[in-house]
Amino acid sequence: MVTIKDIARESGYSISTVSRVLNHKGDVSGDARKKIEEVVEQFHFVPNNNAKHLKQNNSKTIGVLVKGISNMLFASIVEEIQRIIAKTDYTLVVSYLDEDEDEVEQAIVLCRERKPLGLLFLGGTPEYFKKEFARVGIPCVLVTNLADQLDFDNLSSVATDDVEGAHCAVDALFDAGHRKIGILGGNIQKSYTSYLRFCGCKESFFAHGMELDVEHCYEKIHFSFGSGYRGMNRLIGKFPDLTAVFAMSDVTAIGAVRALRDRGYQVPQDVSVIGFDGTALAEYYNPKLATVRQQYETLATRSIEILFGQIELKKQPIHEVIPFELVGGESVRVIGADE
Amino acid sequence: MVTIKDIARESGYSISTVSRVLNHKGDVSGDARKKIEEVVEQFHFVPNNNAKHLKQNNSKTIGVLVKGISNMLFASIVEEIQRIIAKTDYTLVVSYLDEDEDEVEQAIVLCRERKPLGLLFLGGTPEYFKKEFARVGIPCVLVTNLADQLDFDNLSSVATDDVEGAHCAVDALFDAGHRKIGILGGNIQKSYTSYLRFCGCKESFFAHGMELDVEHCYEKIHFSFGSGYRGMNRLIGKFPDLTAVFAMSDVTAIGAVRALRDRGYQVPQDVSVIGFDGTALAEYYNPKLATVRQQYETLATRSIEILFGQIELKKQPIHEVIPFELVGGESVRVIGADE
DNA sequence: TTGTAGGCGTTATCAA
DNA sequence: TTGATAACGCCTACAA
Repeated sequence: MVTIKDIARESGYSISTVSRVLNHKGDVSGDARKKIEEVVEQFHFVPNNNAKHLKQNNSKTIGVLVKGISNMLFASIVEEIQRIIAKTDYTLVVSYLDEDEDEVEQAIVLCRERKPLGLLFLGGTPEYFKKEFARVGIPCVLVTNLADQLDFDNLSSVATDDVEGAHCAVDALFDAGHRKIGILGGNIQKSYTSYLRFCGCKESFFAHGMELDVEHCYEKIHFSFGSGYRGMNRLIGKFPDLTAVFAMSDVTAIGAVRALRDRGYQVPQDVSVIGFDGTALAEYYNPKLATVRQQYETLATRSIEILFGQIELKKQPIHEVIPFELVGGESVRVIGADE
Repeated sequence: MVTIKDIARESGYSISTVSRVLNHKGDVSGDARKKIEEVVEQFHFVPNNNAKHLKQNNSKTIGVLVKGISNMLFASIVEEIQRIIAKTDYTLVVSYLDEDEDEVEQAIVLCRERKPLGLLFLGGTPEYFKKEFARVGIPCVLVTNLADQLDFDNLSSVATDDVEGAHCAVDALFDAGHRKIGILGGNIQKSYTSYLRFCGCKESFFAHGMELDVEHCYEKIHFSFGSGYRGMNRLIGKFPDLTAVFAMSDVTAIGAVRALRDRGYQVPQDVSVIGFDGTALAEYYNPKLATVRQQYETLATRSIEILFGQIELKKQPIHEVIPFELVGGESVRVIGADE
């Protein structure tokens, strides 16, 4: 393996000079730079980041911890973040973890190893934050979940109002004349997001003079096509006369639509479906999926603005709610409006 | 930051002893182990991987380089690989890179830093391999692209037969009675996969006594919903009387279907569409998308088997073709079969 | 402008 | 069963 030492020996200069040209530091003569770059090229030298990061203590780095590798909303946000950071002199390091892994633990590891100036959490479990977040000493923003009841002086948050969003989605079903509404959502004990959206559902039911009977109306699913499909089958099994379904994510909704069609129901003629997230999927699906669109561009932009506010201007943490948009789509039928 | 030194001081033992219990090496007294584990717990000590990897030269690690973060087929393969590796005592390190980045360069960095015993490439550009792959000294498998014309003695490959798959897809359209067939595919100069699938198309046209007129029938797209949508619009603009389309990926196909519907065409009544890959998307779409299904489970299983064959049994590289399946779906109309 | 030398946190070799 | 100590490859005062 070729190291900086080899380059030094081969080029006739010292290790420090080589290091200087590698890191584009000043104070190097043109001759030295040229010669060293030649040798680097010739020997295909690639610096060892382990050694580099072990030594370096201030890297202009922002870390992003993404929970759930196949979450299309997060993918869109990450892309957006990448685009923004590319214009600055910061470096982005993105680290993906599974749904059930501890993001705070990962954050601590990331901090040890890369010494980032700030951290962005895409998705997160309040429980994990309560447990260990105090040990993360740098500015952080929790994106997609509100952290206002988590009282840390280095943690901001930017999120869509899940309660209001779900409320609005279910309202849309009520407004279209539906009364027998089923819900497909996550485990409200474990997924805080699911819990909030569930609360929104309850509110909407209540506002329409109804009570949400969990046993009857709610079916627990994971956020995937297959789980939406199976969940919908279970739901219609126990609630056969439902006329509308709110699914807590677009993928789930699409799984549900497929299940309905496979059972001979038309969407939206027989059963209406509304989703959540507003990813490209919803727009390209057939029928176009009604959904609650999270503004991923704004989520991305604001998280970074807030993070930089904390890092560079030493601002206090903010907890910001980003408006959602109800997207009509073609998957909800207005009862009584058939001509 | 708490380091192994702090643990040593705090526990009253030496650095080496601490290191031993951290790495579960033998030759440590129960007392020492217990005391040290206590202190580690109390101080929330987390080892620094930079230091660890800098020092260590043999890690039972397999590296996976995934090209294209939002490629659903690759996501499925990675999941499968993860499942398989979890059962062994190897560790997996997955590294995602953009479509246009140099995977071989990344591989070299990965090798320096993690010293993996083997590498899996999900997707790859032959050009990059020709340029620098000689410098990667460990067993590798290129998954999803055949590397039989790349003559390296440490590079195997496992792939679906892209030529045959595309041939088959277009055959399916011809067999259904279509003659005016458009194609949505990648840049055949840059994407080798697209090139191969393009060749398959040409073969099928030829076998049916026709010539593929690129100017007229082929439209260049990226593999995304939006690009499929726009590509379809361009294609129908210059080829308005087409009756069928082969899209080189499922996402492209779905974008195309949406474009067709937005222009008032029914799928499959007016225009038939067939995709490629056979991801969950195709199965849940409306209409169910006809597609060429790549057996991602087999691709995953065989790549690992072959990699382990090279690593542990010092076997010679293999270039293996995995059969595909033509999936009927509901998006292709048989001309003349309307009752 | 360039070079010397010390140290980042860890593992591993060798004595004790 | 333990403990010094020398690396690993790189960066960076500090000296020259």
